[in-house]
Amino acid sequence: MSKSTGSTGVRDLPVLDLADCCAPLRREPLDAEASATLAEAFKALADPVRLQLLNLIATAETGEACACDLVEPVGKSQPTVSHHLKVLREAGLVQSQKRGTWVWYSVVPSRLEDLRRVLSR
Amino acid sequence: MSKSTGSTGVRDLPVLDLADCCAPLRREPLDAEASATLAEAFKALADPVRLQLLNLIATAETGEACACDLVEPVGKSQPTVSHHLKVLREAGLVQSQKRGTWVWYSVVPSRLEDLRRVLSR
DNA sequence: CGATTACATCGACACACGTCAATATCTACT
DNA sequence: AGTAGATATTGACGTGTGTCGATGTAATCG
Repeated sequence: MSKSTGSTGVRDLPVLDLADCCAPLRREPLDAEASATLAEAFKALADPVRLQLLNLIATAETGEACACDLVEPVGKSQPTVSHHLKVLREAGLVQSQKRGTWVWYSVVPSRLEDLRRVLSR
Repeated sequence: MSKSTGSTGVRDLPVLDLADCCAPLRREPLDAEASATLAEAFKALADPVRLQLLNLIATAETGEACACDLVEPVGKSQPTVSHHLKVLREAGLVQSQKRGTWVWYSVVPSRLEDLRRVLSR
């Protein structure tokens, strides 16, 4: 089961791959399987609403953002925002933690670094 | 006209944006328009075949690859490969140059750097 | 000129994806 | 318990996208 809810209550990433697929694109050959895995990660970034959400979460002063504060800024319905947050979470780009009534989202920096490394020389 | 064919015969990028939208995601706020532009760029990377093509072109010893050598490795039909190369080109990630019978593709490093910077801290 | 090869474009199809209204689930509070 | 608020899930709908066969276009060669 990927979305573990441990003692901390943090729902985290499926942890599919880390440095597995992620050699720099311009360095080493990329087989079909690795390219599929990588494409999944970039798909999560390939939507304007998700980029806005990621931006809102990442620029939050405390490092995390309440889901309740993410609906209005992006101008989409609550289910749509919830859907996009799920995509970001399953891509390992963000983490979510339920505290009481609210769910707090924070970015997973290592994941962004992985993708950054893929694009490096 | 975006795809200029100048004296060099190089078909290059639509040049939509460069450092326009591209402040680090975790630094500055991202408006709707910028997020749409950025999403377009990531969409080009969000496909396994395109990642393989980009990889094949980038890892070519001379820095450029003939389209004729890209069909067999990815295991797709010639029209499909041609389509994906077009997407990469219109995203500004690769350049193409027709020399005689063949078309040669090369990566546009600055474009990858732009995306890399967006993901930086 | 006619034939051949390389690449792009077109048309069609199946499937994936973004979106929302309605509903379910869970928590807090009275 | 009952109500209210926050979030997730479901179901449906329209649009976008990857794929291929067929065809078009351009360049080379005999």
